[in-house]
Amino acid sequence: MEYYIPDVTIRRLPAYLRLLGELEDEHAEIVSSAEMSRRTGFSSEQIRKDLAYFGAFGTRGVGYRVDFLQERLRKILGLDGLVAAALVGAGKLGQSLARYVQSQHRSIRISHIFDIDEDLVGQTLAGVTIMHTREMEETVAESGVRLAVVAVPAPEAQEVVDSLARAGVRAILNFAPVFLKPPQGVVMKSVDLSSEMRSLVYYARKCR
Amino acid sequence: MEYYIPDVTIRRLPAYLRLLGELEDEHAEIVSSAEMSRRTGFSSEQIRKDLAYFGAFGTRGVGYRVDFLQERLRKILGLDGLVAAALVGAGKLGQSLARYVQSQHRSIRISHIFDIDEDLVGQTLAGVTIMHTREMEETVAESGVRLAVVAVPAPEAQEVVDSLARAGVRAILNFAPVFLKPPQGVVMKSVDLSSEMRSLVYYARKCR
DNA sequence: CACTGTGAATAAATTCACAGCC
DNA sequence: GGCTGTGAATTTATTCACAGTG
Repeated sequence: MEYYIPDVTIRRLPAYLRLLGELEDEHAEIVSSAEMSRRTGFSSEQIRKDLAYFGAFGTRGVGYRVDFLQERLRKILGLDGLVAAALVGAGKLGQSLARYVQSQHRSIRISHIFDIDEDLVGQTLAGVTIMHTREMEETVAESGVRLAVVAVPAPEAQEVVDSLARAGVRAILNFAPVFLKPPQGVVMKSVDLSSEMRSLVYYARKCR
Repeated sequence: MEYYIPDVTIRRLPAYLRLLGELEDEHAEIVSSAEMSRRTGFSSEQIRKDLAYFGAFGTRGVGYRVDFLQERLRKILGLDGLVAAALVGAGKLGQSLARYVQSQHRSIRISHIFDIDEDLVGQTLAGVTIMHTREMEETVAESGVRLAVVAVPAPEAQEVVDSLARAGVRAILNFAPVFLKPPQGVVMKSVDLSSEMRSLVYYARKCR
């Protein structure tokens, strides 16, 4: 058991969890780090090292029990119970995200949706009634939600993020294509398809 | 000018380009690495080092010319002309992606869309007529497209990626939540919202 | 003088290599 | 014998610190 675990390790855990799901479907009971390496593309040493941060989960000479490792990783990530998440922005992207999260994640639930557009307020999206953004800070603070997805236009994003931080949110997945100052104590991950596409153009054009 | 440029550097270039766009809108003519650092969150040394891989673009004691640096970065990334990209998978996600790319990127154009569903073939999406996936390999090879976006169900993704590689595609943005073996000579970047969300749950729950 | 460009120093991440154990 | 867990070695990335220059 370690104190500080590097972010690169945390970001690989969901991949391991996905693999364990596949292995479970195949009724595999035991898996070695070599097999996990073959299937994920990560090196076996890296996988062993990542897992060892949290304890000794495997059996020397044998491997890792699929069900046990799955359970431990779920617990480590906080996916063993039900996690509530707020969604801010119910435009086209927000709507897609709401439906996607609700359908794909057994343990993550969109509990609140906020938008600044009065026409959207009161409508239902993915089983949740859209509220006005002005109610966000108080509502989120009261409900104790710690995770949020931001899908608002770029100019509004910083304000939304700051407000979410004041409401007690600890982690934010941001889709606004803008540079945001992460508030103190908040972990933020931005997803920007434009940037991903653009960096790939570099490789697409490179002659080899 | 360097031979090999690390991927971390390439992936930061689109962020610099975005900032330069903002600066252009503000009619800034010159920008220093310190100012760029303040606005992007990357350290100024890192920015200078990244840019210096490609040559000496700045003026000592002054800074970088916004328009010149923008032009150079566009050129380096390959965004100075028009880049064609193929989209495979015209389901819900594919449709959103097609519209998004066509509307957001001046220099990236979706030139071909493929799907395996006969009902979709012949329909128009974002100004492009959907073709059947069976025509993909030949069509892509003939057209010389080097960049592709894959938005097909997980079980089909590896086959699609391999086929694209044979057709000469060099860079792929993959949305299928599955482990893929990158074919020889192809740079692949996978976007998986589930994994992003799940790793954030870890931080949302952590007490600090 | 202010800011770039860059070697040198440091920190972080990965890989090696093997002891320890089932 | 085979595979985990882990220090040591290596590689990669970042930061420092300053010489060079308009």
